[in-house]
Amino acid sequence: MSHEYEFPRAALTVDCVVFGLDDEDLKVLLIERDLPPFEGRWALPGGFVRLDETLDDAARRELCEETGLERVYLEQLYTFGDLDRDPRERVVTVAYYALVRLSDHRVQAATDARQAAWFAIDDLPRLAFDHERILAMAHERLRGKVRYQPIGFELLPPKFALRQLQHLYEVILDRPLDKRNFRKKILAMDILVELDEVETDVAHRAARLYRFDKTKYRRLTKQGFNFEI
Amino acid sequence: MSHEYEFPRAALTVDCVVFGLDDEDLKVLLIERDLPPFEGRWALPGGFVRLDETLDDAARRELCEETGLERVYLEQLYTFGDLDRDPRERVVTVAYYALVRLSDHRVQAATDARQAAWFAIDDLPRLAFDHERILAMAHERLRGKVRYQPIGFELLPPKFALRQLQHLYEVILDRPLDKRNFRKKILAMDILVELDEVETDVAHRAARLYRFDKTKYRRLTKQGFNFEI
DNA sequence: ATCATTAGTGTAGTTACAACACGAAGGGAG
DNA sequence: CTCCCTTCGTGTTGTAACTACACTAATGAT
Repeated sequence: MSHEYEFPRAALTVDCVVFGLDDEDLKVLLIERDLPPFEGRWALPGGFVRLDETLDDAARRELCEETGLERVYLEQLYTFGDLDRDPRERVVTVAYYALVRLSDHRVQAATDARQAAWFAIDDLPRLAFDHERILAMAHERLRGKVRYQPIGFELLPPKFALRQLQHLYEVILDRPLDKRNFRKKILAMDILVELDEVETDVAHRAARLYRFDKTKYRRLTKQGFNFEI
Repeated sequence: MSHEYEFPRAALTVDCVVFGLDDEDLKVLLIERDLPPFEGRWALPGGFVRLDETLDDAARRELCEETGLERVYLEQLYTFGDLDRDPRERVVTVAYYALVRLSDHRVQAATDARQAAWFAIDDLPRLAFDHERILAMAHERLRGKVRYQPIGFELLPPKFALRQLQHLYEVILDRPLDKRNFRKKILAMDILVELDEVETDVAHRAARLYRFDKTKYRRLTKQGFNFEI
């Protein structure tokens, strides 16, 4: 079945920059393309938007199809519409970025992808299309956003030690933070709940675990509270 | 001539939220639609993206065609792709916001528009499509952005008094600012040049005029300087 | 028992911020 | 010319927030 229009139309796609965090680095999820163009190259997961789904839905669907990830934090980033982004024809892509807990999710390649894999953000392969530009913008946005909104929790397990949280900020902001000042500040925000649990399986003194309290956070947000780190 | 595709495609448009500032209010430029759907309703200027122009180019072209505005500050806002935005068919729109000096630009209606007019931001008519939502997001973005980036100068004439600048911040942030503190802060940023001129045609003591120094601003930006108000 | 590693805590100096009032300049009205 | 009205332009002080910084306690590994 074919579809006719009076004027030519651009193809519309979504692409996702998926960030994850492990004990060392900030990582990004890429897929190896199994189809031309750029067959064999690494690229951001993504694909065509269908007419019966919103842009957000399309992003979630493609992410699930190509990497198996579901229920992640997802936010629109920017729309890229340069004329020569895709060698085949005019393609406009709505880019998203996602934050996932690496521990939670097992990643698997699927549709249109030979494999999916995590790459450290400062050790990336060459990417297909203009995906390097998209990824750079996503990284910048994450750095900017994490400073005044506590979205970083999306990258941590539900229960975490303050050291892990500090490490997250240090990795994303790419600068060291003072332990005592960091603790003071983050605890003063009153968005963490101290749990009656400590870390296990660590070869040293175990740290107290905390969880992020979304309810408190939302209440404070409404009061115009400032979460700057 | 008609165009055929294997899969159905959404139509792609751009819409612009144009902000202007006069002596009282923050204003928005709207056009009265001359065609269905929503004929006779006020709407954001915008239209279809052609295949031989980037999204930014499309936004500038539509803005010029429908309102006569050229060479304005323009920045992508967000892309809206809900299923029922347009009663005719699936239309995805890339929204932009623009800042213009009201004094500089004479506005005139043109293509597809009966007329173009400025509306105070808190005295708006009902709008076509989901344009109220787009406008609300643009307003929020402007408020957020003006606090840490000196984009507000785009709304002022090239030479301005500090009172005008303060008034701009007060209107956008919707709260009064202390005159002395404001002056101290903005002058300490070292992005303004004091001119050897004063206001004319005012019925009271004339204020010293300043201009924004883009070069200084860019130099400081590279040094990671903070422009928070 | 000792060692290695990380947890957890307080203070003092410095800087940034908010609050606040008045004399001087200049145009307009009489 | 004088008076009046409006806006310009300027400093200080108390308070809150930020930075820099070092040691003891806990725990697992050897």
